[in-house]
Amino acid sequence: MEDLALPGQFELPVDNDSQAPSRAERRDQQIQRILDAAKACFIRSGFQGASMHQICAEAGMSPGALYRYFPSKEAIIRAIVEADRKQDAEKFAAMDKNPCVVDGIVNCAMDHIRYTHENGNAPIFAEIATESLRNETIREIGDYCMDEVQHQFRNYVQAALDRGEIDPVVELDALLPMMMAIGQGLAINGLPGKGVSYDRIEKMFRATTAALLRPTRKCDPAKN
Amino acid sequence: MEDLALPGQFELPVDNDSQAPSRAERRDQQIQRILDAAKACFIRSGFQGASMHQICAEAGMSPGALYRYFPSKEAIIRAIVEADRKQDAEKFAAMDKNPCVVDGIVNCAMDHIRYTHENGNAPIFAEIATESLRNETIREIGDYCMDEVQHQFRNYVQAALDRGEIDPVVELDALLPMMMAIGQGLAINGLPGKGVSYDRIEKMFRATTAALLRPTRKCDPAKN
DNA sequence: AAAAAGAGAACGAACGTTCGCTCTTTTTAT
DNA sequence: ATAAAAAGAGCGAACGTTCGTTCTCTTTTT
Repeated sequence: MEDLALPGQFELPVDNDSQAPSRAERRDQQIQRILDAAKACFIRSGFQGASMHQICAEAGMSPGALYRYFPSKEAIIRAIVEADRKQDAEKFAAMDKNPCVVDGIVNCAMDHIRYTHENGNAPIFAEIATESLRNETIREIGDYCMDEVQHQFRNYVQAALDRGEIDPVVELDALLPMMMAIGQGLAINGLPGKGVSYDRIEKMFRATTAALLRPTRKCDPAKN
Repeated sequence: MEDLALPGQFELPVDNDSQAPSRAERRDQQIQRILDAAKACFIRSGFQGASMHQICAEAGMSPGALYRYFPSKEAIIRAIVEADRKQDAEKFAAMDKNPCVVDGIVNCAMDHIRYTHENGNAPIFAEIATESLRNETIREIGDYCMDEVQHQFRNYVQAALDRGEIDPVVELDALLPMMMAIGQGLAINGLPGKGVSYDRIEKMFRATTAALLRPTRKCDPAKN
């Protein structure tokens, strides 16, 4: 008879350097635990396919306990989508540190591709994109955060355009959605999983980006 | 009391030019009717979200009747995926009629994008891509048909390469998955729905394709 | 002692599927 | 040609299961 769950508070690993976690701290930990469990289930079975009982089991928690933290399945999905998109947005925040647009975009995108692939995040990404097409609530959250990324992109590209560094094939209003779409295709498809190496992906992505932005001069002769 | 369904055979619209449809013909019609209904439901709610009762209602058919044609929901999904992918494959069959690789690819892709958008097919496309990441049966069907498209692509591009018409940035083993991924991103994202006109999409897609394939000479001065 | 956290049985609804039945069409026997 | 039999098509109630969620009760923390 192994590991039968007893009532009462679940025992979390003890952090020796600090005292017992406060009420609020513990709450945050539990919320995170639920979100991690839910994410794992959603990756395995999708938003609709994963059941609350499965999420409870994965989190090592009873339904009664879980429902003290989230009022519904929808709320969990919303939280996951929001967290995931926020994380994406942060990934692209460092972009405009790079003085060369093409490099800035390529480096950030490659970081994102690497991260997504190594963490098995592609299914969640795909799930959000698909669910956005039919669930308005999800679409709103997704779009809100996606717009954030697109705005960062836009400002960054617009600045380069103002500086005369690039001569894009079309106006930015058409160009940015195109680049987002390409990025989405790459994220979902998981090229690294199909045996395409990162430096091949980078090479192609750089060529693609350059073709769309058409840089008018080299930024840094040291780079390629 | 309107239109209450009576037992027995459902009345289909009569084709005046011919006699009553044979047993087999009628069966095919009913199967098609179910597939159409299922597709509509799947677009609305996804594979997992759509219920058999909904599909029955959409098809104007009772569960008992429907189950004479398909043994399970999975079987319907399989049939839909197969039909959709087959249709995609056919769309790209005309590609190699075009002597200029870039034109051939761009034209076919644009036809496909137009078709997908105008028929509201993007959600099904996205659903298949997402479901492929976790459902092995779906993945097998999807990959099988996707490989067909990729093979057509590969032969077409390889021929151009042999003729010395292009000088791709990377080997075809890396290039083709990249192009498929880009295509998938475009199909799912539905750029036309975001206000990007077809000729802007074509311009960008042409630039992208050219950047990856790097044609060594113009095919036809009349075009471009 | 009060409040918060958790367990786990239980709820009604909805799921995919099956069943028994009626009606229609086709095949077979006369 | 006609009647009987068989097979096919369809309906809709009902099946057992699982779903998301709630409820009651116990244990732990404040």
